[in-house]
Amino acid sequence: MATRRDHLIDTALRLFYQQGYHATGIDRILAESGVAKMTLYKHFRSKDELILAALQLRDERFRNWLMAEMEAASPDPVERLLAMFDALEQWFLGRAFKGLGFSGCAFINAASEFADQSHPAHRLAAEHKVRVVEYLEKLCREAGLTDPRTTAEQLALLKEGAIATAQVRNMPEAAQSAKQMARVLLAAAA
Amino acid sequence: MATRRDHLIDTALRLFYQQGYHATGIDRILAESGVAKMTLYKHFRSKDELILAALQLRDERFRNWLMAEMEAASPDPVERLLAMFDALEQWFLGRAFKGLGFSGCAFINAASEFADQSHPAHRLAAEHKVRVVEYLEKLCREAGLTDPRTTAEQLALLKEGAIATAQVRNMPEAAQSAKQMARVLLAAAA
DNA sequence: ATATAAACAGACAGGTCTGTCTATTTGTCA
DNA sequence: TGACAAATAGACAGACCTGTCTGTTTATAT
Repeated sequence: MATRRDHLIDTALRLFYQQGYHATGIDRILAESGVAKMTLYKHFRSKDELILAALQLRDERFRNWLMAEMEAASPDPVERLLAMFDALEQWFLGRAFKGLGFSGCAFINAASEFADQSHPAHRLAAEHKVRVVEYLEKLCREAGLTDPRTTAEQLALLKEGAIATAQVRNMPEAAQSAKQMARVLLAAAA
Repeated sequence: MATRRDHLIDTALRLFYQQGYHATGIDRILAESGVAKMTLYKHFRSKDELILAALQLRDERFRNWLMAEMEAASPDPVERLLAMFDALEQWFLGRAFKGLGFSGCAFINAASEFADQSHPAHRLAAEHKVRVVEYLEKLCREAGLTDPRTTAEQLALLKEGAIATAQVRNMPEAAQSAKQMARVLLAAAA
């Protein structure tokens, strides 16, 4: 086990993701992690700071996972872009993050619970999405597309649509639907 | 003014939408609506029932608004489908629902806060999304598309992606980005 | 072994939450 | 005017919330 602090963030991330940020109480996190309350408040000033730490961990883990999946699929940038949707499908089916299941996107959820655009959690969510689209843009540029920025934004929008559809309607097949659309768009953008 | 009950639901919908379901307390709804607590519990068994009533109202208002916008745009079914994204843009800019602003999709938000698929609020959210896609499918069929079901699902996915992008990243222009993608897909589906 | 830091359990304060109750006022209709 | 229904204010219970505090135990490191 890593440090007490890491264990706390890990448990918090799991519960916040599965149950929501407001719906998850500090006491529950402490009970499930086996950490004392004073230890929490030694490492974090408040519950909000713990939420931010959990989101930062999620950003790191999610992007590392996604990039690894895409890069393992093929050396070709276009194939890598399309592989994103296969990775999403695995995620939707609960096969991506051990012990987490699929409860939508932690960042869409955060932006929804912390609606104010200037709330730190909402800003973290926006930053996460920007980082993902920047990675997609890099691949679009490697693929020699004429407008990598626009195509990356399109693919990112497809990703968000697939996530929301999979979560609300319980439709993991949204990933392949989005992949099919991505194929058409990539063909048109070549 | 309509009945006390309607006024209560209307205020609840506004606060739930702007601040979230868990984050909004009963007392706040009562204070802003000027209704007594016992009146609430005469009409609804619990806060959860009030949430469901608010979501039902939202479903009705949102679909009526969307269909009216699309049908006012043109008599042509394909044009109507494309007009959905112009309507979304107005919504994202806060010009659609008087006094509400834009805080994402009330149903995506609900599905996120009530993650359990069997929770009544989550089910209502899924039903809302299905009703929208059924309307899109009707238009796709009127347009004589070869696979109206698939195209309707694709357009619905674009809609969800635009909503999530507009909310998390504060990017109302996601609507036009999605419209451009819809054009390509509709051309390929003719 | 001993000093120092970290984590522990658990009580506590002060606030908020939902939901219930009583007693009073308002509104409506005949 | 008088009767009946609806809505009112406000107190209350019981649970939960975040965050603080005290005193004790456990690790670590020299």
